[in-house]
Amino acid sequence: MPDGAPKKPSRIQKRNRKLIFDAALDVFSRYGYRGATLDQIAAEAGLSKPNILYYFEGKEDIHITLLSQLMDTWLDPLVAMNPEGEPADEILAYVQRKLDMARDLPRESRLFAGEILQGAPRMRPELEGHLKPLFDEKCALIMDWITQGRLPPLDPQHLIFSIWSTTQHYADFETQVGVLLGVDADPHARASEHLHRMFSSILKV
Amino acid sequence: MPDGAPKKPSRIQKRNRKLIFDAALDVFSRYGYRGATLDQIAAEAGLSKPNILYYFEGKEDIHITLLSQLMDTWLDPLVAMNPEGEPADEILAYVQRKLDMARDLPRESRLFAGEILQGAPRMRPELEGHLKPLFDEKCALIMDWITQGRLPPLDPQHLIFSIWSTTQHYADFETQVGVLLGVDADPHARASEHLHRMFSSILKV
DNA sequence: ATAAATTTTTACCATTTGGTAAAGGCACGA
DNA sequence: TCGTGCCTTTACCAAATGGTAAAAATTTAT
Repeated sequence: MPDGAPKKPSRIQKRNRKLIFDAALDVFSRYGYRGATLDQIAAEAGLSKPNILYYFEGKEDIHITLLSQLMDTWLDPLVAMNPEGEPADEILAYVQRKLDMARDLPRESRLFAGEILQGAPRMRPELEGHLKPLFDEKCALIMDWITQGRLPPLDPQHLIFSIWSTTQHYADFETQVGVLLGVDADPHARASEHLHRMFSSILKV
Repeated sequence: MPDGAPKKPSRIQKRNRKLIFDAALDVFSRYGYRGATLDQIAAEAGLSKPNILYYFEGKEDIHITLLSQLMDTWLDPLVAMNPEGEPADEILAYVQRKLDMARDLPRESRLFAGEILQGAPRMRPELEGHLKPLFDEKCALIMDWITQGRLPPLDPQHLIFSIWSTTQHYADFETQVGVLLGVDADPHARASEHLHRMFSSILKV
């Protein structure tokens, strides 16, 4: 049998790896890489610690694998920005998708935020390899739209940064938003309105 | 002598507490609360670990005290928003001050970001007590300006969130910005331009 | 100068934590 | 049903880490 043969995972393996991923997402996003413990992850997953280590090589392996797995999902909304569509509509739709994502996947958002905040010690290759090419591609697309006169002159790179930061803010800084608006209030609708208004206004000539 | 008498600190105490704060800011902002160790802080400060614990009750004490100390500096730019000024100018000047702050005090920005990201387990009282009243006051001010017809109708709360998120992004996600723009490139000038254009456009009727 | 107070060091300790060895339990194909 | 390989548990361990006791050194006030 060839060396790199991955051997299809058994049903138990699939189930347990999923349990571990779920638990790890929970714990890592709440306490950060260093703040999370294997015991916590094991407890959350309903498995013993040595059993966790039967499925992964160690704490770092779980973290890196988790980040890689989620990367695609995370970038989906940007991938979906359609070169064939109407520029302003495409960008506004992207804003909305990102905002929805912050609401629906706050743990993922905080997981990435924590990793970047500390200098991406485990995710930098992923950033270079996956994020950067996509970013460059979409910046070029926006630049094209500008050149064609279909968007006002603006800075594609910093526009994207603004979209990321404003939308992810609602996940990453949820605690602060909660304190300032009241924990009960669901900010999503008003945030959506505000961001739509704001990004509409720079996208119009 | 009365119980709470604070006894003016000696010159050695002042020097060493400052050394410790500087070191702690460095280490906490880089590795997060849990990821930072007293040994690291001690090494960075050039003191021994037990000596650190002579000046502070423990790790948590350093962290909390540090956060409280920096809170005022952190809120200064918002405090400086002047009710007597021209609304749009005041808000745009606030954006600029926040952006400058992200450039000049990135460690402070990341320190706060890390704390909020993990649910503000040690800073919540500070948020309720200091941030919230100021936030409410400035939201009311912006609301007044809108009522007076000096600003277009917009959501003061989410406007402020957008200002915070877009500016702090350059400190908190510096690593990502570095990967995407190139580590050499100083994004400050273009960020300033972009944000000025963006916030100008929603502040005009 | 000298006693009192403050500051610093040395030598520890208990707990937590990531990780391992190896035996035991279990499922599944022959 | 029996044995082979996959899965799980038990019992550990070494290093890291927050913290302490108490002696030694240094500064300060008289």
